[in-house]
Amino acid sequence: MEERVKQIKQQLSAHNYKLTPQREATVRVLLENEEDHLSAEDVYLLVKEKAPEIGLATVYRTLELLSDLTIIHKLNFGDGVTRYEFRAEGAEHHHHHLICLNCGAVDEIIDDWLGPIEKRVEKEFDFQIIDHRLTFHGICHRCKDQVKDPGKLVGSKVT
Amino acid sequence: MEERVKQIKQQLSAHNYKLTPQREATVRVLLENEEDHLSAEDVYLLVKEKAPEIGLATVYRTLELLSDLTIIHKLNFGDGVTRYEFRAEGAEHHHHHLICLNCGAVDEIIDDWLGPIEKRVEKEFDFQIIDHRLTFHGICHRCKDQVKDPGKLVGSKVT
DNA sequence: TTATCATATGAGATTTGATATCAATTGAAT
DNA sequence: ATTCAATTGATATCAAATCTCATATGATAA
Ligand SMILES: [Zn+2]
Ligand SMILES: [Zn+2]
Ligand SMILES: [Zn+2]
Ligand SMILES: [Zn+2]
Repeated sequence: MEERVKQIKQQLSAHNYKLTPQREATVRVLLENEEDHLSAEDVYLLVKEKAPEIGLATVYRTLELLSDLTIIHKLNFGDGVTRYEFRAEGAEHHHHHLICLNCGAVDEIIDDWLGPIEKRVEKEFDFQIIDHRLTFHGICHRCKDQVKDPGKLVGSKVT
Repeated sequence: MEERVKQIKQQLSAHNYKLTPQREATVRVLLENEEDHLSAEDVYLLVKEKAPEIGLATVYRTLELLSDLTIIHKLNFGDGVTRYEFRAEGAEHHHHHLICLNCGAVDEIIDDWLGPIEKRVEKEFDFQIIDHRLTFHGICHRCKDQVKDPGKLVGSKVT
């Protein structure tokens, strides 16, 4: 933890940014909830618990800054709010997500399974891939028993 | 064209909805721009050209309705606006998109290349897939010559 | 035709996520 | 201590989307 805060501090100063108390509080919240996919509002509420004087705008600015430096990653699951998570260190691409349409849980596929498909895209479409996004929407293993008609769940969801 | 309007009219009445003039105008705009990925605002402006009296709320309501009936598909490319496109007839899953980070063009991979990966997801994660979203972000073949440092393009983009 | 009634519509208000503005504060470097 | 740019917090603003509600429409029955 202290380790990673220090590392982030270095990444910031390498770009002439300081790790202010507000930024540090925000970073710590992100680290403490690394397994989740928090929205800006989520982060704001959690940061306020330890640093009540912080403003919402500062949280947004900090998230944007960490995003610019590719320390964290902005995600959009189509539910109207941007979410944030740490980038796996050294990971070139983003991992994949499994979103349950019944309970909303977000599980992850850490490995990158798209290698062969990316090769094909670059070749057949002459398209130079920088990043990708792969999300599966469906019923998670925890919900599979209580959902009878999955077809009803798709409807007007944004994908 | 008339063919497809009639077909949609039937799909609507099968669910006790009428193809009102406003809905028909909206459907025709979607059909006439099938190759694009229009936002609600785009649709609104185009519909207004032929039916100036239409209200924005009606366009939103119509798009939502067509979405509910899975006649069209709601898309989210992370740029803050929801986009709409016709669902390929009979297509269970949605096709894939190539989004150019330089010019914003959206190209399509019509075939579904995810079959093997989906099998793996269902097996390894016990996750029942209903739909998926696969988007590649990068440099399209039209832009590849004018972009020198693609790394700079990723930054804080939402994915 | 006229009355009835559920459905659909348009204008505008409201909500919500996110960004911009700007005066005040901080803090590093003289 | 002085300076000066970076940062912050409160608030205004913006845009997308939804909600409200009075009115309009259109099918049906008398
Ligand atoms: Zn679930
Ligand atoms: Zn994730
Ligand atoms: Zn391009
Ligand atoms: Zn498409």
